[in-house]
Amino acid sequence: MTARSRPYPAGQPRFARDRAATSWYDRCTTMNVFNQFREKIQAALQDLAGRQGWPDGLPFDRVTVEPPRDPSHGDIATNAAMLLAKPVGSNPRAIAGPLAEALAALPEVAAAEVAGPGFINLRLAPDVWRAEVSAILATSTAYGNSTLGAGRRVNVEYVSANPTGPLHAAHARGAVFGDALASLLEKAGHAVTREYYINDAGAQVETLARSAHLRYREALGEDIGAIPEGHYPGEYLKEVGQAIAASDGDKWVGRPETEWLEVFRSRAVELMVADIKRDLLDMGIRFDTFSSERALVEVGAVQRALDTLEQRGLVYTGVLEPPKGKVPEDWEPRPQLLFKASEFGDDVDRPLKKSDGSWTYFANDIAYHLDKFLRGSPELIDVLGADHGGYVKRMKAAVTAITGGEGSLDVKLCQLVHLFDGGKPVRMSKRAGTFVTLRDVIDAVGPDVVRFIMLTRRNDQTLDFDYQKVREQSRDNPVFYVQYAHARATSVIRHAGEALPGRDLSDAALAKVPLASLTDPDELGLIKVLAGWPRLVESAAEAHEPHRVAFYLGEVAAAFHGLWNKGKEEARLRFILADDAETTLARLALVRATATVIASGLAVIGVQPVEELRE
RNA sequence: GUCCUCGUAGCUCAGCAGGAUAGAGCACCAGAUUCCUAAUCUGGGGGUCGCAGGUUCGAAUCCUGCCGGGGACGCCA
Repeated sequence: MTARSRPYPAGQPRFARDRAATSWYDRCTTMNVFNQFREKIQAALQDLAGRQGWPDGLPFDRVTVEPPRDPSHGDIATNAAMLLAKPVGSNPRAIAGPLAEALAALPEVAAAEVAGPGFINLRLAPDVWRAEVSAILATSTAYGNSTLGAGRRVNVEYVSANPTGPLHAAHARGAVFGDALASLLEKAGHAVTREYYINDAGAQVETLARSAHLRYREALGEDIGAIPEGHYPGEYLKEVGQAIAASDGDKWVGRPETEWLEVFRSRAVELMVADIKRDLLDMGIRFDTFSSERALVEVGAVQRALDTLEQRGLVYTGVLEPPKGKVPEDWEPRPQLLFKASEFGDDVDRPLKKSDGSWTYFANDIAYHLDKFLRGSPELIDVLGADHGGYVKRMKAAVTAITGGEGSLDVKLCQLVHLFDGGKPVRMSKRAGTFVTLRDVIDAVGPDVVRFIMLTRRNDQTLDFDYQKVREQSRDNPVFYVQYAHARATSVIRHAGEALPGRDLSDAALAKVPLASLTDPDELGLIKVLAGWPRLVESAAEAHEPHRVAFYLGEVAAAFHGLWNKGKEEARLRFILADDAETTLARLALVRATATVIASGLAVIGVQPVEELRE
């Protein structure tokens, strides 16, 4: 598990569809098994409505088609009868009966029955499922691609760490989450911009400049002693000091700060950003756009954004109430420039200018979000640390206000990562300079492990990351479990090459193999899990929840390993049967389909599927 | 004090666009195990989905209020 991960290739089909007033289902043109049957059910309902004289305007678009939780209920369940009972003026069972009858007549349907409060459970003909195996092999890792996004542009901003030092372990989560979300949205048919916001305008980068100047003097041989309070102590700044010393010599020694601050700020930021980019690249994360806060301010974007708000009457000068509870010691009532955030759902109005007359971070951020919108993305997503929770309402309010309601913002908050080493917590202190860098983590376990593990929890749950555990080769380690399934599948194909010499075992060939011998419930069960991939892509993309991909891959792996284990007990169920080439080929098609779906899912997460797992 | 977020099995966590008897792994208990790739496998017990209301044919899921953990709360970013 060492190879570089790569982002999912772009190039999904893009459709310009009107999304207004259409349901989730109807925005989606992709024909996975469930969407196909939804159309068939709707057609049957139209037909039934005509024959039974139902009223017009029935909510057929609210009909859902989904796999039942309990597999013994069948393959597909629909709520149509329960949903229509009221508007039709009948009871669910009276509707369900004829509908089930109509559906049972379809060649793809093996059985249809009414159950529970009025569900219709469909059991599909095995050939419907078998055809899905061929479809997977024919589409390869593009299987699961959807047109749900209809080519709509989405801007995903993530990481955006301050350029005042190297990325540390905590940044890994937002980095992986954002990147996987971006890939997921691409797979679901969106046009995605991956963006990093460089906070190079505040007081922090001036501290960085001063700290770099100290290191610069140190590099020229001066004894600077202990790093004074108010400076960054990190060793990483020595390189910056040395670089400037090498290029500029001693020209900035003994000069007033006003002369060198600007130079040191931009040089230091430049070097820090280069560092950050390199770390990210080593995790396979690359951005389309790096936006500079300073540049935005310098071209007057902040002023322009606030002018826009002012024209809409959303800016005024006023005095804020002191915050309840913990009041800052130096609090004093003061008139300041405020944005009417409270008109857009925020609790209070928010300041736009600091006491020294410069813009607040929030003011700059308004301009920045407007900039993202004006560059063509009506849908904005910010991936932030959970400590920014208090910032969400005001930023959403600002986006609504500044875009005149045409832009939308979703903020995904990532909770903390707790590092452990063999069960012992790894203590980190920024002040003492003992924080663990992202580089440390990558060097220790590799990018693929970092990426996968970061998605084994919902983004809003804290996550434990144990150096030892994530490298274990056991069932407990989800990275291993999924990778092993893929490696195992590859191994089967390798063995099959020996058992069936001269046979074409390429995916293209396997896609055309007859599959009628796939009859075991566990074989069909595995196919059903695989056939759920397109549906999962769509729901995970819609919810902006890439962790679902990681959990889904665990299910695929479990179903595959289960089948494998069954072959241990019953030799007839092994993938390779020396005396039965046809069954073997059908099973190899299933094995390759499994590997393909795993690879397709890992591509979203940005993890390279491995061919074998030998150490 | 206000806002955000989480609360599901002993533990760690899933739970899909609201669906039927709420799931997985670990741990625990009972069995199997010279196996196509080795990093075991099969079965079993375990739950007032924090509490109380509401919406709905139907709620772990949506809404409101409490309780508990975490986070945030002008001039940090």
